[in-house]
Amino acid sequence: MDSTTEEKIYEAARRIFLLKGMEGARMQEIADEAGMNKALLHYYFRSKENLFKAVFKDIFTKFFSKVKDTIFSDISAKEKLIVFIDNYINLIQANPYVPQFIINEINRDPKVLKTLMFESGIEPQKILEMFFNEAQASNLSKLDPRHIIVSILGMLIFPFVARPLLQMIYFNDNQEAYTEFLNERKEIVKNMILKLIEA
Amino acid sequence: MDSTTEEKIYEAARRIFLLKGMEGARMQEIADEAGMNKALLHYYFRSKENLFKAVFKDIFTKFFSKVKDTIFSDISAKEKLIVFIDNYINLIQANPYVPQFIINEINRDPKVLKTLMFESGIEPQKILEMFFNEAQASNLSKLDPRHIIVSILGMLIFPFVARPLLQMIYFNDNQEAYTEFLNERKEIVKNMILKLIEA
DNA sequence: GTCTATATGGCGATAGAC
DNA sequence: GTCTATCGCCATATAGAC
Repeated sequence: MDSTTEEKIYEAARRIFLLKGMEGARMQEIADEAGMNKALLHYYFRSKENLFKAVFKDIFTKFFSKVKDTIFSDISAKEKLIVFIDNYINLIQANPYVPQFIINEINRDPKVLKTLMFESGIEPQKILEMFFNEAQASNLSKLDPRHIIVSILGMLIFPFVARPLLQMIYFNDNQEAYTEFLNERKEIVKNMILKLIEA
Repeated sequence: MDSTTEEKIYEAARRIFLLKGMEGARMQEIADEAGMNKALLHYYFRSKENLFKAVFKDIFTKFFSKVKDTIFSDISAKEKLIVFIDNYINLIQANPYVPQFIINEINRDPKVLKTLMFESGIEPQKILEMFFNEAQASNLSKLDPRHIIVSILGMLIFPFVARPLLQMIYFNDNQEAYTEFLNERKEIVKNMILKLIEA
C-alpha cells in the first residue's frame, strides 16, 4: 500500500458508498476504512457531497464505457447482442453492487446523472441508431431496439438487485445455489434474446 | 376525511415512506403530510422504526397477495403466465414506486423481510411447485420456472426502477413518450414469454 | 389526545495545535 | 499533512402543560 492519502480515501469511499449509498454511508466509516482521521476527508474533498460525486462519476462512467467496445466492434448486430450479454453478465458479477448503487442514486437525485451524461463521452443515442440501421439492413427483428435492450438489462440486473428476496424464497437462503442460478442465466438470457430477434 | 388520527398518520407515512424510503423520510415530513404534530407520531407508534415496519408489512403483503388469485385459478399454466403478466403490469402501473421501495429495503435490512415472510401467509414455494407439476404434465417448456419468473419480473420492473436514466437517454426526458413505451411493453413481454415457453 | 418545548445523540464540518 | 477537540445543525424521541 504505497498509494497516496487521497487515493486511500478515494478507494475507501468507493467501497463504502457502493455498499451503503450516499445517505447510508458515514464519513467516520469511510475514515475507518481508509485507516485515518475523519478530518482528512474534508481536507482533501471538502464535503461528503464532493467525495460522493467523484466516486459516482467514476463508477458510472467505468461501468458504461466497458460495453462500448463491444457495441461498436465489427460484427453483426445479432452477434453484438450475444457478446454484449456475455460481457455484461461478467461485468455485473465482478461488480455485483453497482446496479443497485446506480439505481438508488438516479432515483435519489437525477440531477447528478444529467450533468454526468453531458460531461462524459457516453452517447446512448449512437448505440440506438446503430441498432436501428442494422435492423433495417438485415433480417433482424424490426422490434424497437429499446425494448430489446431494456429486456436484456432487466433480466440480467433484476436477480442481483432483488437477491436477498429471491435467494430466500426460492433457494432457502443457500448462497451457493443462488450463485449457480446466476450462472445458469447466462445461457437462458442468450437463448431468449436469440428467439426474440430471429424475426 | 373522517378517519381516525392513527389512520391519518398511517396513510401519510405510507405516502412519504414509499417516495423516500426509511432513511430518506423525516418524521416532521410525515407529520406535515398528516396535518398534525410530530409528537403524535410517537404517541401512536412509539418510534420511526415501528411506523416503518407497519407500513412496509402492509405494502409488501398487499403487493404480493394481489397475484395469488391468478396463480391458483383454474386455467392452464401457460394462460396463468399471460394473465399474471397483465395483472402484474397493471399492479405496478397503479403503484409505480412499490418495486423500488421493496428493493431498497430488502437490501438495506434483509432481517425485516425474513420475519415478514414467516408472519404473512405468502408461500412462494407452492407457486413454484404448481409450475413444476404443470410443466411435467403438459407440453410446457421444461425450463426451470424460477428463470421464467425472474425474467418476467426483471423485464417488467426494471423500466420502472431505472426510469430516470432510461427516460433521459432514450426519450429526451419526454414523460409521455416514456409512458407510451411502458404501455408497449405489455405485449412485448407477453410475446417474449410465449415464445419462451412453447417448448 | 394534542400541543409546545426540550432533551439527547449523531453527523458533517471546521479550528487550531503539532 | 495529520491529528484532537469542538461547533452547529438536524433528527428522533420525550416531558409536561392543557
